[in-house]
Amino acid sequence: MIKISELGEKTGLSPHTIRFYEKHGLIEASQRSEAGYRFYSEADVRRAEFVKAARSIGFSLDDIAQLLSIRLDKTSHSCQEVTDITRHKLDEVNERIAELQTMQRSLQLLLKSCSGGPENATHCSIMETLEAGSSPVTERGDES
Amino acid sequence: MIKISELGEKTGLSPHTIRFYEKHGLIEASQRSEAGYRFYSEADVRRAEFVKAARSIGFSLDDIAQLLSIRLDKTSHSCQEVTDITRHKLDEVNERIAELQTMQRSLQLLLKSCSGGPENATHCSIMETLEAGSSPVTERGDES
DNA sequence: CTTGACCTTAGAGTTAACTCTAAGCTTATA
DNA sequence: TATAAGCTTAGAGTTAACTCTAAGGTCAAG
Repeated sequence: MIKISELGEKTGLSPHTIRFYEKHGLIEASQRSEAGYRFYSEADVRRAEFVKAARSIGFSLDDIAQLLSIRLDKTSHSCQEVTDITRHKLDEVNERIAELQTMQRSLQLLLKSCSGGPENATHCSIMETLEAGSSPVTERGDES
Repeated sequence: MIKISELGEKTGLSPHTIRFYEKHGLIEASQRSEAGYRFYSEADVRRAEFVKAARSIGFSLDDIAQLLSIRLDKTSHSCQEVTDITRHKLDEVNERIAELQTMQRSLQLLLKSCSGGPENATHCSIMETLEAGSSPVTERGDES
């Protein structure tokens, strides 16, 4: 049985974060000392490591709560439930990447159009594009 | 001179958002009626459109505040200041894309490894990977 | 027995960009 | 003149995942 700071060292989570996860139902200490100190078993450590691994892949705490409930009783959950959660997360990630790539293209076009030199900004083409009220990417070309 | 809802229609911003931007110094009504109603001039509209354009490219409100102060006196700011802001934003976007692509690869690997079928999750390879406490991407291969 | 490191709790603060609410005033229309 | 639509303000709520604070209890070492 180890204390919260040791669990923190093993998992790379801070004691604060561990307590925060506990409040959200992700991690629990299987024992408490008389004084109320949390004590974690090997199984608790594995659960915490699971949470950490899922978190660092990008799953939300809600996703992880679902994965943990599957983990607790694998025989009554299907592989498909797990892939559904994973695929849903991948969809979110793909969508966000697409948004960011639109920004990326806009920003690259802005930079390409502008000298970036020390002359004053009176004729700065970035400013001009923004003044025109149009994004450099969505300006034109939305129709095939 | 137009009222806030009309400015909203012209720019695609809600009146709420326009007031919010005002509180943050981005937009101002050049006049108020006796009753305190905001009235916007053509120049105000152009400024609001500038904000909207910058926002939809992905600039933060802080970035936009900087761009607006350049816009107000272009002769005392250089092109380079504008490109610096833009490049900095592009760096952020690139960094975020890279993070998301790492998640994307992890999630794709998880999905590839798993049947996703209706059988129970006892031997689900996604669960196994997470149990192992390692991300499928950073597992190995960080050293050339 | 004191010092210092560590633990406890409840609850507040952080970040960004909105978004909404409440309570009341104004204005245009029927 | 009544009604509805729209405007005002200050301020609270939303989201996610922490992160920190305050005030105090515990424990091992010297």
